[in-house]
Amino acid sequence: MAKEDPTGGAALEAARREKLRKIQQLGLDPWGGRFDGHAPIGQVRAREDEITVEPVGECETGKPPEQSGPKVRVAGRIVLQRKKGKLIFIDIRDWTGQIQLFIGQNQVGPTNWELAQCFDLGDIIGVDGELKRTKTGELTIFAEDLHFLCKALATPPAKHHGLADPELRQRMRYLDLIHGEGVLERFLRRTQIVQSIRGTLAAEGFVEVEGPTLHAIAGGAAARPFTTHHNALDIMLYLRIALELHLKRLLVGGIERVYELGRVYRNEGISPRHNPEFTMLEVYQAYGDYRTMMDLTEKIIAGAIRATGQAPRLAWGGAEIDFSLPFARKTYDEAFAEHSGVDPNDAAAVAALAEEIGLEPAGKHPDVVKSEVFEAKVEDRLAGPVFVTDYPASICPLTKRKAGQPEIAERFELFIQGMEVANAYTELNDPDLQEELFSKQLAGQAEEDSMAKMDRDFIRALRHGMPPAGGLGIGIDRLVMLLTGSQTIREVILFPLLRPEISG
RNA sequence: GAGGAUGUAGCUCAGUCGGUAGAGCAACGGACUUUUAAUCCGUAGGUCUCGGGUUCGAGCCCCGACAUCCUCACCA
Repeated sequence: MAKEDPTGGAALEAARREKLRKIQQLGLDPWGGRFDGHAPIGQVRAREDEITVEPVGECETGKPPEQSGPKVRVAGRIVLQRKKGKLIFIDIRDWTGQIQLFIGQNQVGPTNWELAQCFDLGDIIGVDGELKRTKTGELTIFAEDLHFLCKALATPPAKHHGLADPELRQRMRYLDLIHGEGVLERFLRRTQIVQSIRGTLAAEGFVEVEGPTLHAIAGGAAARPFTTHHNALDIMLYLRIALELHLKRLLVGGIERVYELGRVYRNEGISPRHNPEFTMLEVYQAYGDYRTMMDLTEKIIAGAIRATGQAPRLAWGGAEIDFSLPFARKTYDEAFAEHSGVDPNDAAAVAALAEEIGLEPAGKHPDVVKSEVFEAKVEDRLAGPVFVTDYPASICPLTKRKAGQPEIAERFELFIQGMEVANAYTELNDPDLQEELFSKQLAGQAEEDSMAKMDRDFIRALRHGMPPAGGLGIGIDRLVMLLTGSQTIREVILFPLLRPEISG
């Protein structure tokens, strides 16, 4: 509804639309088009040493020394504008950097000068000019020709503050990327990390596959799934909560080194460390075991740190994490004793501690109680990086038991800053034992916490023989958090889940 | 799901004791050909998140709703 007097944002937009009209009157397209031959601003800045200063005489007062520099062409978004009479200084930015433009009325000619009057913050322009320095030494493109590439109708956020409201930053991530300090760099670094992981795995001979995201049975982890429906088949389906069971089918099928790096979905709470959809890496290696996976985990993480050009000691939220190899290793019982102060094999003492910290141990399997105490008392204190090994077998239904110690599972979890970053098993390949474990839910365990979901097809696959194997899962978002100094998962996910905006 | 905090101009934020809504940036008009968050003069811009209530009078107090953030729970 238009008001009689344009007010607020409407007035700002009206001013921009008026300039858009003027651009059209100049015979130019305010929405631009193909623009060839421009160089990334970062590369242009690197040509600074090509500028030559004429050594002729003293410079006259007020006049810069005669220089000549390379002719360059760039394109970018206007982020700052300083008008000074018949002269305009503009800072434009692309995804490699930012540079100043010098636009003088006498230097660019009447049409370009008219065009420059129509520039607003946020517009995208192209420039031809000569790379030189101003009197104050600022590297600057002295414009000779201007090209209009896109009008911004909406006003960008305050030029030096960017967006402060975390909701707006996530909802309008495009603005956050333009104006947020280090935001674009952080997401590009995420890409570097993911590329590095793929490179490490390729170098080790693994192949990447794409499993189904729609599952008839949501298996492979203990989590509540999202449900959906297929119309033609009229069946209920789940969005996958893990990659595990299909990758293991591929081990049966002879893909001996296989991984998937993709999205999984869990219908659970949202927190600084949880988003309902997140990126998971799962890797399976035939004829390996959990120790093989430990070495691989170290290679993957060390490679990712190298790829981001960082040293192995990283600052994170006031702490320093030392990623130097090898990472520390502790057994589950050692970590338990150290941080809870209770003997992990003394079930009564563990139960007493559970009672003390408000858990309700009565009627629960002792290993469930132990696991709950571990999560409550121990995990947060594992600054790491530390591999915690040898978990109670009863809480690991997809894991092979230790030879001669059936109560211990060949499993490790990698903890860093209290976060579980990786989880690996020597994979269980005994179909009879797997079937038994699928059907057994431990006493006191909530249904959604249990992996007791029978996947008959998976059992059938195991009956055809899955080679002994090591399997590894890495939470990519959390790893990226640690390698980018991000305290919340929302800083490393481009579009985290938000409630839909109420439409007015 | 529970508790706490927040919501004011396009953006960033003030707003005292309940008494006519404020600043900076952005915008508009003017001056300025080497500025660096340019400067200077002037103008305009508001459903104070929404809905009730108390009051002569509410941005402010009370109740409710919505959204976001934090902590906890669930989880990786």
